[in-house]
Amino acid sequence: MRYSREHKVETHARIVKKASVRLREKGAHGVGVADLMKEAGLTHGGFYAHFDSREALVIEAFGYAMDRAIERWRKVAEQTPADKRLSTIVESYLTPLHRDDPGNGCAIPTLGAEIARESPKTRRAFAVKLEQMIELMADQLLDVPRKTARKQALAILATMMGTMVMSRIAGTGEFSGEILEAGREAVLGRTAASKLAAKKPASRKAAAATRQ
Amino acid sequence: MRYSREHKVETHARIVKKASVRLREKGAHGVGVADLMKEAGLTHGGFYAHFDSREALVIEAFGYAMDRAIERWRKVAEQTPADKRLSTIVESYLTPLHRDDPGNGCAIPTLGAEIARESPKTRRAFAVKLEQMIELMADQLLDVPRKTARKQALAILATMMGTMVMSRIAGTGEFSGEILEAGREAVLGRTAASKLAAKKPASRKAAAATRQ
DNA sequence: TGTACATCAGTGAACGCGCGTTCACTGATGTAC
DNA sequence: TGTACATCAGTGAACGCGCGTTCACTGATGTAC
Repeated sequence: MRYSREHKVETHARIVKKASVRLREKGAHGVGVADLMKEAGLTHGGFYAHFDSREALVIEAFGYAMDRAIERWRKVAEQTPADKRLSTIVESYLTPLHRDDPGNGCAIPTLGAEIARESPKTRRAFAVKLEQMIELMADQLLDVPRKTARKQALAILATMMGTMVMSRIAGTGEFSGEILEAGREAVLGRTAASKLAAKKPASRKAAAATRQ
Repeated sequence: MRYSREHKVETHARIVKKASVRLREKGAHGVGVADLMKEAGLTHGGFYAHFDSREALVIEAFGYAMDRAIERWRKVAEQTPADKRLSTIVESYLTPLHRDDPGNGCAIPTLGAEIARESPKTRRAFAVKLEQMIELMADQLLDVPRKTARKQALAILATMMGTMVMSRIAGTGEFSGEILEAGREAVLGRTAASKLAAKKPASRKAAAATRQ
C-alpha cells in the first residue's frame, strides 16, 4: 500500500513520540524494537524503512524528549507573568505527578546518564539542547546580571534534576516527598505556607498525607 | 581445587568490586557476565557459584558503590576540621577528575535512574543508603537547627548529583567546566578566589585552562 | 602422621532464548500514457 | 477520463549473533579415620 506524501513523516513522528515515552520509562536498553513498533501500531518489520538502526531511533527519541521539555517551559514562560515564571516551572517540575510519570517527564533525570555515555558527537547534540534549557532558565532570573543569572540557572537546573533522581530512588512515600519539598524550597526559598506548615505539626502531617 | 575458607569470600568481593566499576562506567545493561568475570580474572562458568543471577550481582555492585561513597565521605569528615568538611566533600565531588572517572565515582549520577527502575524492595534498600548519605551530609551543617540542616543536606546532594549528570552530558570542555563551577558556587557560595577570578578576565582564562 | 575420600570453586563447552536485522512479498495509491 | 504499471510503507517469517544460564568435569585442599 502506497501512502500519501505526508503519511510516512507522520508515522515516523508517531514512532519517535511513542518511543520517547517508553524509553524514558524503561531506559535506553529497556524496550525492544518490536515493542516500540507495536506501541505505534505497527509490526517490527517496517522499522528499517524509518530508521537506520535501533540506536538511531533511541537518539532521535531522546532528542524529541528534550525538545518537548524546552517547548513546555517556553509555553509556561509565555503564559505566565514574568515574576511567577521561575516558581511555576520549578513547582510543576518538582511534583509527585512528574516523579511518578517519567515517561512524559524531563529526559535528564531518566536518560541523562545514558546520554553521557553516548559518542562525543551525539553528546554534543544533546549538550546544545541542554544549553537551550539553561538559557531559557536564565531568562527567568530578572533581577541579577546576565552572567549571574546563567550561573544560577545552571545550579537551579542541577538541583531540579538531582532532586528528581533522588526522589525516584526514594519511591513515592514520605521520604520521597521530603526530597521534592527540599528541592522546591532550596530553589524558591521558603514560602509563607511552608513556613507555617513547618511550625504546626498537625498541618505537616496533613501535607505529608497529600503527598502520598 | 578446593580453596581455603576465606578464598570464596575474597573472590566474591573481588567480582563485586570490579563489577561496580564497570557497571558505573557502562550502565546496568552495558557489560555482560563473561566480561565482568574476566575483569576479576575468572571465566564466566564460575559465576553462579557466587550469584543467583546477573541481576543479583548488579544489585550487589550498586550497593557496594554507594557504600564506598558513604565511607569516603565519612573518612573526609574524620580527617578534616569541622568547618572545612562540607567544602572538602563538595570540592572533591564537583571536579573534572570525578566527572571523567564515573567508574570510581558516585553511583547516583551514573546509576540513579536505573536504581529508580528497580523493584520497590530493591529500591528501598538503596533508599536506606541514600538516607545515610543525607544524614552524613546534614552532620556537616553545624550552625543551623537539625531539621534545617537535613533540608539543606538534601538540596546540596541534589545539586551535586544533578551538576555531575549535566557536566557529563556537556563532555569535558569549557561548558562542562562552567557547569561544575556553577554547582560548587551554588553549594558553597563564591569564594574570595572565584570572586577575584570573575573580575579579572586574564585569570578567568587561566582558571578555564586548568579545568581542561 | 599418613592415606583415602569428599568437597566445591572454577573451567569451558553447550544450550536456548531474545532481539536486532534482513528479506521476499503484499497491495493500495501515485503516476505515466 | 480510464487503464496499466511503478512505487514503497508495512507485513511476518527467518536469520544469526550475543548473552545469560546450565552442566559435566577437574583437581587442589580439607577432613575423616
